[in-house]
Amino acid sequence: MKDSKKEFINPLFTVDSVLFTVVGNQLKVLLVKRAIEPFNGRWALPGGFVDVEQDDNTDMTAQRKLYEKTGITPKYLEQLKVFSGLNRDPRGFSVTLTYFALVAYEDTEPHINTVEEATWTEINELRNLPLAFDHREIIEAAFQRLQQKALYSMVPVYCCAEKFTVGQLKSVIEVIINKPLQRKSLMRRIEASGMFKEVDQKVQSGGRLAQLYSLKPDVDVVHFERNLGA
Amino acid sequence: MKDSKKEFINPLFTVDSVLFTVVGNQLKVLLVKRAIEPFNGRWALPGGFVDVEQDDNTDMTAQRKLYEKTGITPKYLEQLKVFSGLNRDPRGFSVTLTYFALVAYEDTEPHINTVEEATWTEINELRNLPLAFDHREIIEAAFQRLQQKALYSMVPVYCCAEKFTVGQLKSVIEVIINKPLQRKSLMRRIEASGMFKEVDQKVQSGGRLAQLYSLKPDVDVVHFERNLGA
DNA sequence: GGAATAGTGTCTTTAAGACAATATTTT
DNA sequence: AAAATATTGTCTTAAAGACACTATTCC
Repeated sequence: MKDSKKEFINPLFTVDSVLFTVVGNQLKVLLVKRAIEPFNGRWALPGGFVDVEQDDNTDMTAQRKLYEKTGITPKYLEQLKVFSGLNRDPRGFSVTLTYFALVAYEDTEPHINTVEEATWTEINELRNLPLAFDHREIIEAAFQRLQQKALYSMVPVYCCAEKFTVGQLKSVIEVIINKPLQRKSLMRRIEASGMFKEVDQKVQSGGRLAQLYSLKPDVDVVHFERNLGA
Repeated sequence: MKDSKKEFINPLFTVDSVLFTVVGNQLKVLLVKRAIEPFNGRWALPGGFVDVEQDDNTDMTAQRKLYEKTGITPKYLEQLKVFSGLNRDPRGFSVTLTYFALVAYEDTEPHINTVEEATWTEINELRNLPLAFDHREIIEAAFQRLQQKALYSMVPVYCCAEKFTVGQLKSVIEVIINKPLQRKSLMRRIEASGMFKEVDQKVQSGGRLAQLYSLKPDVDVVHFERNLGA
């Protein structure tokens, strides 16, 4: 074990998050403008270094960075993937742990779009924007994960408001997977998942009043055994 | 952005792998004996620090460490999850990127079990063994991932030899998911996946000769839209 | 009443489960 | 022939898709 003596260069380690939300019929990703080199002035994912004083673990780093840069506390957060290599950062070998997060647009409105350093970007507009590092690739990976999860789980509900209708959730899922969904299939899953309760309240929608639903407290996301829309 | 000036302690970053194989009707995990503090002498997952000189990325770190410690090059390797925190390593805040790997027992036999520092341990025997760090928890997460993947993909084939029969693959999957599997269902998936070709050769098995299959070159693992045995 | 959206009923479709029937090999 | 394992045939089942039908609201 000769290398147990060797002094290794500990690679640069950062945490970055891909925060999605759905607004109308658009899927949006949160970007912040970098204020330091490298890639000063470019759009990038919100993230940064772990602060051992404040963060119990990397999940907290992700949440803290999102909050510091945008005032947002996401409804849903999970690890995506580590990106690493010699060429992704000009300063040398680097490692980024990326997270994939969801939030309801209603929970963010006051903060974003008044700040010049943070903005919601529609997923298809990313093609034209030059991004820092390999952040385009990271967003692509997060998007694919989101699309997959939307087929076999209820995660998209975390892009909905506290109380939501079946129609609203249906619309959110359709924006994410980019194809139409059978309302009936969704209702069956809402029922089968057991994750939701009917709120004693209905809301107007242009036609018949719609039943409102909300998440039961402390439920885990249910995974189904089949994919939708396959 | 006051913290852009602050000097952060870059956390300890390591890479560890959970390498599985199937032998007979047992699922086994590869452990190595630690030769340094902390946890000197305890069983642990094979892993270590990134060597920026040698490793293009963390995947290569995982592979290199597995090879150095056991002579094994796994057939399948994918990122599992990052474990991080203040309390998992007595030296302070640490981050471990873990991988989940599969290999056919046939591809390893010469190396392991002659070396005193590496051993295959049956998954259920882990309960009694004291492991280093939070490695028990890591193995548990890897095991759950493996079980899930066995239900909707063909990954277990990477625990089979180069050429394998339906019966052999069936047995491997049954060991992993720990319940019986319909042979018919597996044959349908072998056909539907398009990942395999029939080898022009049959092999004896106690009864009728069994058709051998092998992976087509450069195929990706196919994911099905339903789970097995649910 | 008409338009619009919500929700239900029910038939079809798809892929897995169950298991019987057939095939091929060794002893 | 009997035992053992491989392979195929085919009926059943579970959950999604399709879509017509009913319900409720606003205008």
